Formats: sequence, C-alpha cells, structure tokens
Amino acid sequence: MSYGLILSALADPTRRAIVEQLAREPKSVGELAHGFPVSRPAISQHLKVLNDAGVLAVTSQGARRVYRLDPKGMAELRQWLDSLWDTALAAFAAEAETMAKDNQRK
Amino acid sequence: MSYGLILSALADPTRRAIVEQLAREPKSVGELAHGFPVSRPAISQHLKVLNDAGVLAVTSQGARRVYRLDPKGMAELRQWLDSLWDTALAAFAAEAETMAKDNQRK
DNA sequence: TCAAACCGTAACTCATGACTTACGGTAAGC
DNA sequence: GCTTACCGTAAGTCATGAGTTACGGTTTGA
Repeated sequence: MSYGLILSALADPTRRAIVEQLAREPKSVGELAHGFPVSRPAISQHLKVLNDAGVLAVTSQGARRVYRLDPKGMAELRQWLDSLWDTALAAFAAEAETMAKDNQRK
Repeated sequence: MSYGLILSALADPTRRAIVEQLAREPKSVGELAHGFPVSRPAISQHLKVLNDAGVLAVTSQGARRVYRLDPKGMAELRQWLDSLWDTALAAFAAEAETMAKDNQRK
C-alpha cells in the first residue's frame, strides 16, 4: 500500500543515485554527500524521504549515521509492478482471443 | 535507460490510476476522464507524460484515440528494479560473510 | 456543408518540492 | 570542559508540475 511513496521517492534522479550507491555498500551521510554536487543537508533531506518511504535502514555508529538499503521496502514496489504486469498480460491475451473469434465468425 | 521517465511518470497518483485502468482494458480519453475528478485536458496531459515515458500505445479509431498499456515499456523498469535487487542482496550476503569471518577471528 | 463529438495544445494560476544558508544537538579527542 | 566532526531541522528562495479555461483541428452524421 506504500508503493506510492516509494515511486515518488525514486522519481528524483539524486535519490535514485543514492539508492544505487547504498545498494552496493552502506554509507554515512558525509560519504554520500561527497559524491554529489549538492550540499550535505540536501542529501540528509533526500535520505529522510527515502527512509519515510521504507526503503532504507539506519544504524548509529557514534556520531555517524550509516544508511543501507532495505530490500524488504523494495519488495512492495516489485509486488505492485508484478501484479500490474500480470493483469496487463491477461488483458492482452483476452483481447487477442476475442479478436480471433471475430475473425473466425467472419 | 528511460526508467527515469517511467518512475517520474508513475510518481503521480492520477497517472498510476490511469495505468491500472489501462492494464485491465484499453480506453479512450473521454472514458478515462469520466472516472476521474479532474478535467479532460488534465487526463490528456497525463496521457502525454505516460506516452513520452514509453508505457502506452495509441491507436486512432476515427475521432477517438484509444490508449492501452504497453508491457514492453514497463519491462525497462522491471529490469532496473531487478538489477538493483540483485546487487543489494549480493552486498548483503558479502557483508554477512565478512561479519562471520570477524566473529571467527575473535 | 453544418453541426456536434472527440481530442490536443497554449496560456495561466497555484501548490509542491529541491536547494541553499543558518542554527542547534550529540559523540569523540585533546 | 572545549573544540571538532557529524548530522538533523528550520526558514526562505526558486523552479517545476498539476490543474484550470480557452481555443483550434479532425472526424462522423445529418
């Protein structure tokens, strides 16, 4: 039910790049901000959006906060995409069948 | 390479509802607009965004324009999600292995 | 040909969001 | 305790996008 948050979160290119980096290895906010042309607070806000969407996990290492990707969060998006995919294919097959019957009737 | 357009297109709730309806059966612009609390031009603009993203297919039936979902367009998004999923799981497994070695060394 | 239906686009308003600087709060090192 | 590093949040600016109304183009039926 929260794939809407995930989709709007992944709509931003910077947040997509953050997600792709965190998919490879966990990183702190400062490490992430160093690889982007935006300020550190901007990264922090992006991380908040991704965290609210449920695709991240945070662990505090002293003063540092290490973010990592949470596969469980992405599972909802995958599920929604798969169901959409299935209904589209089923509708396509049904339509093809009716068209075949119409041709046969002719 | 165009999953960015698809993601930003699917970030809007109205466009998601349009996609879900078109996944079940093809519809014209007027039929779609009838089921939404927004005007017909708004639906038309949403359809343009979805079409530019490559997830729709259009066929002209006289004055009507029938839109349907194009599974090939969604395939790119699925592919991106799957690759992200795989790298995340691989990184998670690698991290778990290093943690196991650290415990063993202790 | 005239009218009506169907649709796309232009122009505009208004809300949302991405970014900045500035500030406050917490943990480690001297 | 004091400084430094690290991070989150508040306030404000500016661009983008979703919505509207108005208009023009195309196709069908009378």
